[in-house]
Amino acid sequence: MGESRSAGRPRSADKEAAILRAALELLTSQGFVRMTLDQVAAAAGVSKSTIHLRWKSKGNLVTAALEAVRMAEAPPATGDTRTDLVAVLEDFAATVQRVRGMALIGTCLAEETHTPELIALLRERTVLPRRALLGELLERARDRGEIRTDADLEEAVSALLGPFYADYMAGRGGRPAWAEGAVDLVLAGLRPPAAG
Amino acid sequence: MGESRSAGRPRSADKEAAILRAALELLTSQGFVRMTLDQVAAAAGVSKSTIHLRWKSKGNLVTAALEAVRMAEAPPATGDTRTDLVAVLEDFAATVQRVRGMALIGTCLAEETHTPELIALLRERTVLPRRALLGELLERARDRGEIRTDADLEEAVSALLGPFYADYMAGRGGRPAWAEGAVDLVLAGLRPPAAG
Amino acid sequence: MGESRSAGRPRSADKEAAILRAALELLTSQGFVRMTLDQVAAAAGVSKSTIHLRWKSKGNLVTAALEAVRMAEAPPATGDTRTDLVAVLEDFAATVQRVRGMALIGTCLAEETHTPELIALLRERTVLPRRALLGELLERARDRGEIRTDADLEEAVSALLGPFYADYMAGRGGRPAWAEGAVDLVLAGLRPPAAG
Amino acid sequence: MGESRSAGRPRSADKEAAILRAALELLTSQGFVRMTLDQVAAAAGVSKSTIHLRWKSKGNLVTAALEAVRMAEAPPATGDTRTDLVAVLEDFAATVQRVRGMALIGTCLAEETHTPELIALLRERTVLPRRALLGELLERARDRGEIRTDADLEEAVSALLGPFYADYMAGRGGRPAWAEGAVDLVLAGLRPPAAG
DNA sequence: GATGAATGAGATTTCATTCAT
DNA sequence: AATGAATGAAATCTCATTCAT
Repeated sequence: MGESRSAGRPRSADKEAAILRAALELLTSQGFVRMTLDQVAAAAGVSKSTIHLRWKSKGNLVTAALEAVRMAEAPPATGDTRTDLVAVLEDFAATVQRVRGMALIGTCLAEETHTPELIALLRERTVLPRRALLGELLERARDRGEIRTDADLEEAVSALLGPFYADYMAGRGGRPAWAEGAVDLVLAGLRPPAAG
Repeated sequence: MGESRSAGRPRSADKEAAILRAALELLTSQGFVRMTLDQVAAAAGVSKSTIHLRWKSKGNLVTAALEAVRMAEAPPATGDTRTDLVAVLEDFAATVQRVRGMALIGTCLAEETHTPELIALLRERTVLPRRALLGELLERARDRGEIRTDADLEEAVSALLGPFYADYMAGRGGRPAWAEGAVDLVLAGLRPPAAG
Repeated sequence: MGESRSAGRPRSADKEAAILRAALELLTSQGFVRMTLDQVAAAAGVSKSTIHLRWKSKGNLVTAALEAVRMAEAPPATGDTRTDLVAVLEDFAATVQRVRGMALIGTCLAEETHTPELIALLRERTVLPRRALLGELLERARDRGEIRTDADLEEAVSALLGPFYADYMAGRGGRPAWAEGAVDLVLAGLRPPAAG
Repeated sequence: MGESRSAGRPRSADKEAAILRAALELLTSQGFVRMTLDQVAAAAGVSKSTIHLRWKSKGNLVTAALEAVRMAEAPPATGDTRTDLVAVLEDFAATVQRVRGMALIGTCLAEETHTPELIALLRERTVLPRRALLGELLERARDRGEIRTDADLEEAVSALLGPFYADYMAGRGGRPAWAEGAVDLVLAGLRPPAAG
């Protein structure tokens, strides 16, 4: 006795992980409303009740699944501004493509009215960390005098990432060299005035 | 004789318009799957059957509603590149905000697997026309020597529009002066090399 | 003036006939409940309202359609009892097969609770006339001393027609020579006792 | 350990039986298309979903209900051919009357195009077993020399059962002594030629 | 803890019938 | 007379959630 774990059989951590994985996968492929708990249960190899045992509602489950989403490891920095910015942007694009990220983003946007947690989580776990990464690289570049000292770095970050979304909306997603193009434009646009 | 009207009671154009309006409104606020024909019927003040009389399925109705979506009149051009580009971008942002456009875009993205027509229509009716507008302004600027002759104008268009999406994703939607910032960056980044 | 026909455009007799024909056809192929007025209207080349203009309800229409059903012309009698009985039975079987009669009979039986007129009409227009025909032939045979004077002729008629139904129910419909078999059995069974 | 029952709450056998009973009852009284799952659920005292849990569709349910239909125990044989044949026929007629069998048969016939399983099941479960019973009795009679050795026994079975259907179609269903009449006719018709 | 049964609240779609032209 | 529009009342099937074992 004297043990502190709660009584009874402990919940299987494996099942929990399988459920979350299945939920995220289905959230992406089906969207929030189309995704059914039956599908999740079948994909995770558990019963529907097992899901409800851990999360009170479908919304809670999906929120939990999104909480598990995280920006992957940042690509290693080389010290060269252009190279490093391009690397982060390409990693971003590759990730979005790999996990059908635009569908996931779409679902979160579509549900913003009903379940604002979704887009909030996506922001917190993926968007903002990546922006921070880009921001740091730009800050370093500014400190080195590669870009103007009065540049609005947040605005610059949006200028780096934005073309990806705009391309996708135009049906030009996956355009080669988009990252180089974006980085070059931003660096050129923010180049400090030639010293006098 | 000489009758050209078809026989029987004519279809009410009012009802048709009301249905399409209600469908678009609900598509935006609820998303495709959550939106129900009951809601549409109630909002339009018609019976569900009246909807089915005109469109065979929910998908058809939504497609028709999106077909009615159209980029509004372009803002009048002044001839000044910066002013005109900013005007188009601000009109774009205002429209998106007014019709809760990001939710609509989200729905279309989320449904891309099940109903690819949605995002396709959105592209055709709103995204591409606006890109064409921006492209023409940039072309004019290039002809005037305001931007480099070798600039990739499509890429530039994405650079103009992109920050709007990136800001929204970062939770910075509606940032003041975003349009000016985007235009200035692009114009600066594409400025022709100083003649020497 | 002075004319007795009611005022206004007279109803088209062609349309009326086309509707009844289509209704009977669909009643047979779909059954009463599955048959829709839309189908009837389309098949008859008229509008649904034109149907309602003439018959108050679906039941009325179907009843009218069944009223038009009639046993075809009786095959000409040769005077030979066996030959004539067989001819009537084979004509019966051929008719049933031609118009998918068992499906029609099935519908009328199935609807007996809701619309007893259907089976009643079928009886009156097809079953009873044919039975009368067979009855007359048997009567003639009895008068000639070919069958017993105390034979119950109605019972004999059922014995002639019955095997057709029983075969169908057993999945043996269309068995060759069924009519000869039935006639021979009845004639043998009812043969008068050999005179002393 | 050693547990053989499957996990979870066991499916209620009572409910299952009640649903099937209600379905058969309603199939008979309403016909296939008119019968609704709401009616079945209400009559069985379960929710509609409980029905769908067990049978994927209305068609499946009805098929299952018909599969449960079975010819009742055969009446005990006395050894006397006439008595035993009459007993089987009267049991047949009583059963049909008790369960409003002609309506059920009508539904199955009417649905033959859309759901051929129905009439097939009826054949397999009720028609053919009873025919087999009658066939055996006739075979025994033939072996005893009570009927001709060259008699077609299947044809004879149809001659025994057929009058029931023919009577019903003529509106003479339930005619007293129909069974005796049919048996006597068949036995007389098939009597072996007097030995010389 | 885990499972499968059971359910109530819809959602889409169909259809006989009534209205307006 | 004839047509097409409009409708109300279902009917089948789905799904998140709760119960019983």
